[in-house]
Amino acid sequence: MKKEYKPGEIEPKWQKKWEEDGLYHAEIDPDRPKFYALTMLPYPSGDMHIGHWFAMTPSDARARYMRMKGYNVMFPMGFDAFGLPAENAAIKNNIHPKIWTYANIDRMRTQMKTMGAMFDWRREAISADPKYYKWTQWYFKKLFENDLAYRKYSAVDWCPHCNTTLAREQVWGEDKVCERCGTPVIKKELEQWFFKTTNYADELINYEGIDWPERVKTLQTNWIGRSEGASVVFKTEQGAPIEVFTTRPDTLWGATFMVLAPEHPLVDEIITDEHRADVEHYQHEAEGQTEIERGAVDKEKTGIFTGGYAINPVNEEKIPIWIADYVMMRYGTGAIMAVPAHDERDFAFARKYDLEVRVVIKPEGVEMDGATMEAAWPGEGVMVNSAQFDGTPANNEKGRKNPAVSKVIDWLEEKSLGKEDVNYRLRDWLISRQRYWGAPIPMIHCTECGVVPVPDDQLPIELPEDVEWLPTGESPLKLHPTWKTVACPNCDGPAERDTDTMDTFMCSSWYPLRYLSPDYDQGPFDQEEYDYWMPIDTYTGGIEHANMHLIYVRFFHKASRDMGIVKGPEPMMQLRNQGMVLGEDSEKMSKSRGNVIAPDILVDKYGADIVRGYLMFFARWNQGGPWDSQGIGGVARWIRRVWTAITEELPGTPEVKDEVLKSLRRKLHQTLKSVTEDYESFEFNTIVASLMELMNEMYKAREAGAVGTQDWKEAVSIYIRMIAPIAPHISEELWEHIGERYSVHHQAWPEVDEEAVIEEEITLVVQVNGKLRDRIQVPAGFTDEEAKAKAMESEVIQNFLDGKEPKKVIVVKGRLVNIVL
RNA sequence: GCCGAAGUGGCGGAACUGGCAGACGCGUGCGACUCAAACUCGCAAGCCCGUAAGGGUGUGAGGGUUCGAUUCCCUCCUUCGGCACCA
Repeated sequence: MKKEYKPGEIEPKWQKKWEEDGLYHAEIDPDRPKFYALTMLPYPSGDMHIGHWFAMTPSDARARYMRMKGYNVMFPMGFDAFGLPAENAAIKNNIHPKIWTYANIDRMRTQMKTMGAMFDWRREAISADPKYYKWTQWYFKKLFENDLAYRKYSAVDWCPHCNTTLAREQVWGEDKVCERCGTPVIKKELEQWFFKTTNYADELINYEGIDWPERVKTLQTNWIGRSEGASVVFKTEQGAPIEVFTTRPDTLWGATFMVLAPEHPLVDEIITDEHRADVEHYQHEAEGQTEIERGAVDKEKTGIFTGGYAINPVNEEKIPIWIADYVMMRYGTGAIMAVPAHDERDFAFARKYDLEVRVVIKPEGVEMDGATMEAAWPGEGVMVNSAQFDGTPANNEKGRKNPAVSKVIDWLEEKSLGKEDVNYRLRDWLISRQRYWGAPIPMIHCTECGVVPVPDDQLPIELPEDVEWLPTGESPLKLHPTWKTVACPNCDGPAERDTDTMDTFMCSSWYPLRYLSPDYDQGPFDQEEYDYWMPIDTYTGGIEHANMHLIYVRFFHKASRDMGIVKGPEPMMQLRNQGMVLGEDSEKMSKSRGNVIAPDILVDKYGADIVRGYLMFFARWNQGGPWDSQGIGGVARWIRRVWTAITEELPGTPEVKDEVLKSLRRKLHQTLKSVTEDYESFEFNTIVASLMELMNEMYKAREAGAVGTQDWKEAVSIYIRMIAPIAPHISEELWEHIGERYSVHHQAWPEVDEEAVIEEEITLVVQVNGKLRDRIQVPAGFTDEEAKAKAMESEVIQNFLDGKEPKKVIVVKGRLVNIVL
């Protein structure tokens, strides 16, 4: 009797049953260890993409594995539903962002259900839902009340295409382009809301206790960019202080001029009348440049003398003050001491404008003259021309690890000329967005009282639905006739709402907490759920978020901890990144290239189990790679073979031999062992490979008459359980077929029989001078002496020996004998 | 320029802690089944020489350590990712 494998029938059947039975509901159970498995929530762009499947199905398989290992697993799913594409669709197709977004969510949820993942849909959270963003707004207020949110007027990054400001993290690359649309950003002077991420800079570069990929930690550390050094206060001739930050206080005696950023507030004070016109002209030019022009590294340095002088505090020397666009207002204090002998940039500048170059660090055995040297010397040496510090060695270490730096800092502090200091590349997080489809910032601007938070009982501040978009791109919230007009909660006078919305990264910074209790209305989450489920045990997602979401989410957790809302140092204990699925042409999939692979079509053709299996098999998960539509046939063949081996009877097989059963059982437990290890280490491609290998063995055993034996039954039972996380539907069907009780997904992960794993006979490799010459079958437990003797006996080896006596014989237990002549 | 990751058959990739390189799969070739094709099944295969037995060679390149290196060390090349006048 032949029963065909019909994924199109069994998959919907089991999905329906699982849903009816609430098989994947995650409930608090104090008697079982919990496991919070999380994968990054998608943006509801319209259709499920093969990339979503690649991210989600291995994560699902791992969550299922953890469940079989005895953990009470929660694996929730939701939607990061605010954001620009909805608004762009609104403008283009005249459809409201809310309607567009929710239609997409419905569609994607349906598509996702065909995946057969163990998502607990009762915990679904949608960030654009007022019952969700009420708490996003509540968090904003909390940060404001705790002095972690502030409003500042400054030059910010503006995307002219998206018509909104961006956070520093959302401006990418050398060309300074918008992360979303690739348009070069421009600078705009605006008053905007910021979160004080820089307060946590030091904590954010500490990854103690969390198992995150080195790659992500490096990216974050570089992004945060901590530099150790000193701040030193110079004075103008008139006595006004100019603070500078330097990583090389040991070169203070070599400072021959100062440079201020063109927009430095002190410039106006120090220019002499004689230079005023020129300086102002220069300032004006620098201002007119885009960030890209000004930031170009290979650009020739330009600057202009202000006419003013500063006094170097270490030696009371009078040095000229210049302004130059190579000094940036946004880093440090916007002013530097220039040490041309030991800094490349200062050197280039000094040579161009004929300024003094004075050597203060002399490398060993090299004569160096400031007037003639051809390049700056940033390396190690001994301090010279530096008064009492002459002779102090300076090495290549940073900060206090450099004895010269350390000694000078101590002295500066003693003399109150400066202090040890640290600077970061990280900027505070700009969260205001001049867009409609986001969570409104819950603040009111009152002419009398200033900025006033919206009282809690008035949250959420809902988005008005009757809005219109103008071609100017201005936010509909600003243009709405009544929405922004309110009474001040403080004085009841006329006031206006903040018409900006929050960066959607704000919504996704706390979403794991909303899954705990998506309908809870007494707070962002139910404390009882929090205490049981948090922290997140495994988080998976793409590496592209290393410097955005993954920094924000850690900042958010640490700030929330300090505000008494959450506990513990980190929100996510383990992080793993998947790679990207590329098109068959090895290019990034995109509609315009026409290389997009649609999961729906694959599911129709092969069924979800095969698609899942192939996604786990076709590439290393953490690397991804180009799609190969031929390759899926191999996985399809494997799954159908599994089906056939278990459901089909094989008439007329010989009587089975003991060795067949024994080696079947050995292979079974060896496979179980390696599959278990690979689930632990996220090596999904080798899980499938070793399961294929075992199936090949099982086929042979089947033909050798193994079916019906106890060993065969054990193999089938364990096999079904091993594929359950990868192929949840076929495994459920086969589990039922062999007469076991529903559900395979309630079964415990099988135990490895270590005895069965051991090989009885091993292949001894015999080498002569490190080259493979022979292989001998020997019983396991062979002693080294016996192995050596046996190897020497071999005819092949005797030929190679040619009567000579070996110099040395190396025996590696149970593996090889190497005869050295 | 700085920081990081990676280079293994025609392709995706495997190889535990220094011990049989190329598991598993795709593709390819040959064969079985079939009137035929598809499906399915079996066999072969890194490259070079050889009808074969066999030999040589081989994990980006060069060198080193070692009885033995894809694995450890040094130098270099290539590709990808991040940062970039960061003081």
